[in-house]
Amino acid sequence: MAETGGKKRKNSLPTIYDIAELAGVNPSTVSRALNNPGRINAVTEAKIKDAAKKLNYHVNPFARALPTGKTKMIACIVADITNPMFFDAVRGAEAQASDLGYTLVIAESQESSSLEAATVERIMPSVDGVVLVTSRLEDAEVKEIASRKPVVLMNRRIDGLADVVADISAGIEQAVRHLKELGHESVAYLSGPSTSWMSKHRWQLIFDSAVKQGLKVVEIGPNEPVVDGGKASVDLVLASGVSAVIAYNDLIAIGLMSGLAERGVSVPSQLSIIGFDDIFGSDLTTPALTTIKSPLESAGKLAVQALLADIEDHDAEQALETAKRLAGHLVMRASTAAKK
Amino acid sequence: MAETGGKKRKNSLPTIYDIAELAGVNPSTVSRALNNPGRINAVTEAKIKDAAKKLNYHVNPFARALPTGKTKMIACIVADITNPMFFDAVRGAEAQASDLGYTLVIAESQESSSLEAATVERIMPSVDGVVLVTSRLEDAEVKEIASRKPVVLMNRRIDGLADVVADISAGIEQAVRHLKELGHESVAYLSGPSTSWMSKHRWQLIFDSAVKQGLKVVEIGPNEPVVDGGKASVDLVLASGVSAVIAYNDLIAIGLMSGLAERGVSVPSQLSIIGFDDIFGSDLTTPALTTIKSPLESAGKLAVQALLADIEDHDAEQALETAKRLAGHLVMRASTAAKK
DNA sequence: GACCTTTTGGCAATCGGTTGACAAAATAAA
DNA sequence: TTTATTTTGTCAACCGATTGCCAAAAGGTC
Repeated sequence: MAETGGKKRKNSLPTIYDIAELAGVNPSTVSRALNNPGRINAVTEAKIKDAAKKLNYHVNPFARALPTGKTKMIACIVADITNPMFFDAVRGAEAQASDLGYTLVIAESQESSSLEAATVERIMPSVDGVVLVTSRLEDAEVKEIASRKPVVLMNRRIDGLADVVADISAGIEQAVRHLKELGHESVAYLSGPSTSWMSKHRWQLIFDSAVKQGLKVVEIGPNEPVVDGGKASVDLVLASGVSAVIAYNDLIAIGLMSGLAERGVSVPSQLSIIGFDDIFGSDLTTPALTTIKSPLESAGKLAVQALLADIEDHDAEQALETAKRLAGHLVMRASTAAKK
Repeated sequence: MAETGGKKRKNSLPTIYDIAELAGVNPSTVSRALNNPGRINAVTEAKIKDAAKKLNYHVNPFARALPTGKTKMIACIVADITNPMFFDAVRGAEAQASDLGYTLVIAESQESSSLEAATVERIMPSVDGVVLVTSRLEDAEVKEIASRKPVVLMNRRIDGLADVVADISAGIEQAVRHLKELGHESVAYLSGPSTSWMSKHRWQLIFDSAVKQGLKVVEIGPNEPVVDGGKASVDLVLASGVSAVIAYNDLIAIGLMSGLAERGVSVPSQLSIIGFDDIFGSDLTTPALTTIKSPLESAGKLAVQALLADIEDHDAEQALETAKRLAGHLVMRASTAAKK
C-alpha cells in the first residue's frame, strides 16, 4: 500500500548553533560569516563554511524572515493560469527569480477582482513583493497594495507605479496599415474584460490608428478572454458588417475563427482576423493566425528584475528603461487577406 | 491596572500583542482564541476576534512557522512550465491548495535532473510538502526527499510512494485497436526523455497492446518532449517504414506533423498520428490531432488533496483511491485514417 | 460550607536566526 | 613602552507566534 512520503520527519535540520559548536565559535559569528563575508577573519570564516558544508546546512528561511522581514519570495498573480499567454510571462519571471535566489509563488485570481484582492491579502505577508500580471483591481486598490510592499505591474499602467508594458503601438500601426493595404475599409475590435486595462489600451491605440488611416472602426465587447468568448461573439461580428477583426487576444481570435468555421464563413477570404500575443497554438490554426506578438518572457524577466531592484534598494530604473524598449510587432501569417 | 507601556512601535503590522492589549488579555490567550476555538470562554473569544478584526490582523506566517514547523505552503515542481500539459495540472493543484488555505510555490526544473535536485533543495525548507510532476530524478533521490517531507508524485510511480497516475491502459488499448481496425500493421512509438518514467510506462503499455493485437512495433527515441523534438524525428520515422505513430506527447506529435508537412508527407493519408494528453492546441492542428487524453486537472487536485491529507495527518487513502480511478481515453479526431 | 473538578487565562520557554553594543585581541602609531 | 586604532568575536535582546505547565476562578457535589 502506498504511503504518502515517509513519516520519520523528526530529524531536526542543522542550525547555526550546530555549526557554532562544530567550529568552536559563537552562533552570531556563524551568522556573520555566512551572510557578511569579510566581516570575519578569513580563516575563521573558512572553518565555519566548512562546518556548514559538512553538516549540509541550509538557512531556515522562516527564522531569517522573522527578524529581517525579508522572505526571499515574490508573488506573481495572474488572472487565468490556463491562458497560454501567462506561461511565457511566468517562465521568464520564474527563471529570473530563481536566478537571483528568490522563490516564486504563483496564484490565480480567476479573472475575479474580489478573488484577486483576497489572494493578494493572503499572500502579501509571505512575500517581499508582487508582480501583478493583468490585474483586475481598481487603481486605488493597487496603489494601496503598492504602499505596503513593492509592486510591479505587467500589462497595465498606473501613474506612479512601476510597470512593464511592451510598446505595441508600432505593432498595431503595422496591423492597421496591413489591413488598409489589403483594401479593408472597416475593422472591429473584439475587446476583452471590461476591467482589463490592457484591453482599453489596445482599443485606444487601434482606434487612433484606424482613424488616422481612414478606416471605420467599432468596438464589440466586452468578451471573456477565452476561446469560448470569441466563439460567442460570432453573431455580433457578422452583424456589424466589418471585413476585418482585431481581437483582444489570440484566444478570442481562435474562438472567433472556430465559430466562423461552424457558420461556414471562411477566413481570411470573407473575414480577416488578427490576434494579440502570439501564444502557443496560434500558428497551428487553419489558417494560421496573424497576430501582434509581445515579448512576454522578456517582460516577465524584466518585471522581476525591477521588482527585486526595488526590494533590495538597487536602482530599478535600468530594468524599467529596458522594459520601455520592449516592443511588439506584427507576425504575418494566413488569417488576413485582401477584401474582395 | 498595569500600564503596559503601550507605545506604538514602528508602523508595522498588528500582532497578537496589539490584540491582547486592546482586548485586555494575555497574548497567549489571543493565540488560543484564534487557533483553538472553544479552548477559551466564548465571550473572551468574541472580544478577541473583534479586536483582531478591528486591527485588521493577519497572522505572520513566518512567526508561526518557526515554532510549528508548518508553513502552509506546498511546492509543485514541473519539468517545463511552458508545456501546455502542465497548465491543467497546475491549475488543479493551485485551486485545491488555495481552497484548503495553502499557498502554491511553483518551480521549473527545465527538464534537468540536476537542476531539479537543486530546486528541491532550495525550496524544501519553505514548504510542508512537494508535488513532483514528471520528475526526472532517480528513484533513490526521490525516496530521499520523501523521507524528509511528504511527497506525492504525478505521472510517475515509485514503490512505496504516493502517486497520482491516470490509468491510460484503456486509452492505449483503444488507440492500438483503432489503428488495427484501420488496417495498420506497424506502429512506431516516439518516446520522450530517457529519464521520463512516464515515457517508459507508455512504451510498455503500447508494446504489450501492439503485440497482443499482432502489430509490429518499434520505439524511436529518445526525443525532447517539445515541438522541435517531434520535428527532428521526421527522418527516423519515415525511414522506419511504419504507417502509424504514437507519440509520447502532443507536443512531439504536433512537431512531427509539421515536419511531415514540410516534407510533403500528408497526414493522415500517408501516416496516422496519435498523441498523448490532449493539450490546448491539439484540436487546432490540421488535421486535428487524435490523442489519448488524461484528466490532468483532476489529477492535480487529487495530488494536492493526498499531499495535504498526509501533511495534516488525515487519511490520504481516499484521495489516492480516487486517483486510481482516473482514466485516460482516446479522443478521436482527424489525424488517423485507414492505411492504404 | 468544605472539597473536588473543570474552565480559563497567564507565565515563560522556545523556534532559528539577526544585529547593535561592547569587550578582548591584535596591530599601528607615538 | 605606552597609547590609539582597528579587527574580531561574544553577549543578549529581539522578531511574532505557539504551547506546556500551573494557578486562580468558577462550577458541582455532598
